[in-house]
Amino acid sequence: MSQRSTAPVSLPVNRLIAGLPRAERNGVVARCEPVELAFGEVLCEAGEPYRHIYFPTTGVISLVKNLGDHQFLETEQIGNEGMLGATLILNVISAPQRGFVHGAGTALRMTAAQLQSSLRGNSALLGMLKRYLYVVMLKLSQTTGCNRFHDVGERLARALLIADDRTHADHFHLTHQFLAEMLGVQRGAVTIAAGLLQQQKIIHYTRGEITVLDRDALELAACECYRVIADDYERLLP
Amino acid sequence: MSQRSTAPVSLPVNRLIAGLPRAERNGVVARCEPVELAFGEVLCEAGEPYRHIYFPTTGVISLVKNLGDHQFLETEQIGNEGMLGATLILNVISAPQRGFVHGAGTALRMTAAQLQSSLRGNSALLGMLKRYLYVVMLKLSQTTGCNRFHDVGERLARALLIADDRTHADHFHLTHQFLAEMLGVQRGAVTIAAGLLQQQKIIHYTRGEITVLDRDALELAACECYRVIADDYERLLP
DNA sequence: CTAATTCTGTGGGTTAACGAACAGACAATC
DNA sequence: GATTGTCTGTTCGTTAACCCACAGAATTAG
Repeated sequence: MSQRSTAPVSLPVNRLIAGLPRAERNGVVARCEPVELAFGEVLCEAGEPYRHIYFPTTGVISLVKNLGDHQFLETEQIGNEGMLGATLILNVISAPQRGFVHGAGTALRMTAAQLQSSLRGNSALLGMLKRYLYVVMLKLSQTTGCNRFHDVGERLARALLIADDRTHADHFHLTHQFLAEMLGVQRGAVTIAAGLLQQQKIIHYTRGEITVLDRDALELAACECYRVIADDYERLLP
Repeated sequence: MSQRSTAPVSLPVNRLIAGLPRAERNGVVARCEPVELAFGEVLCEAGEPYRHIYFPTTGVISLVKNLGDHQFLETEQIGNEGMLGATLILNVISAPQRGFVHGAGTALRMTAAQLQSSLRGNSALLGMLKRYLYVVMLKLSQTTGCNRFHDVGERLARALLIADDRTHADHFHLTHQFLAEMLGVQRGAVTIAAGLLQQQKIIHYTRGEITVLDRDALELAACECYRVIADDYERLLP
């Protein structure tokens, strides 16, 4: 069984920032503005310049790719382990995808210009963002294969694990409909897959309120992609 | 109808290098060593440091992701529009995936250390590689959705267009088996999809020798992902 | 020339997921 | 308390692709 639910609750900090040396960390935090993220709020639009970049502390941001014909697919989920706007270090000012708040909470934010000035003379921050961007790339290519080869059940379990990680709680709000859109499958398929997980007492849910009962079993039900990506992250951003 | 087959053959140069200002370009080329790429040669292995980085001129390199259980999936194809090893600008010395030669030809190569020294004082090169890396990320997230939503026929057509671009010839060698592995589908599915394209006189093939007869029709048969990615490239790396 | 190998065509049975619809259960609102 | 909206369970026909297997054709090797 996982220890997480009994361990002390981690402080609402962003791990990328927390990993910086104290002096540089203070410099970054000083430039940031704490904000509330409201569910559904759109933080960036595909192809448009970032208004702000965000370091979530308790909120969760979803990046979704528009594939025409009203089809959307979540390509990335950003919690306190990451940031929105890392591609700015590639000198590209526009966002690659739409990003919206999918779990309400808090974040630190700054403008693109403030990030640029934070990066000057802060090589630790730049190094951190470079490694983070590399992890994002690894994640994208893993997901490419995951979407191709793994079935709805495995991918649902993986999505729930990620949600669990991001929200730092074994309980969160996600309807079948919402999960279906994240995974790019139809709602009925999620109902069936989630029903199986519930039968096995791995999760419990009613009307969007999902509780993870047995995290280890959930990891077994998920495809290996979850572990691969989690390991990549730990390896490159310890 | 496409003009490409009647237009003058483009010189065997790498477009990333060709896009640099003359002085910086000469500096980069001076550090490079021209090499032949032999079919099947493995140029980098997932997780291991790059021995060299490559700027293909006429050769084509394939990046494949291992998804366990002997399942592989091509995540990227690199021709003279790109390079192998761009992630080095993120200070990560190991390659994210296996890379092997999939179309024999020529390339310019240098060691990782030589690239680092080329980058010092060559801001045009760094800027170019940053934009290239951004395009690669866009491509990965597009492919994520493509693998999820588009059928074998569309994805086959897209793969053929890419092969056509990369080889700069309307004729190249790819067996059904090989295409199946690239697309992550079974061989029979490729035979059926390719047979349809041949019936429509869009392509012609015998025993792996594929000729594109009607490139415009091939674009119509492909999913929009081909065009989206081609446009991203042109927009960011003109 | 013969044998072996590679490439392609094709078959049939199986499965996961689609698309679309409907009904019941619960929640919110007034 | 009645109405409306949301969430979930379930159905049924359809489809794309799977898995596996075999056969013919073309090419290469002995």
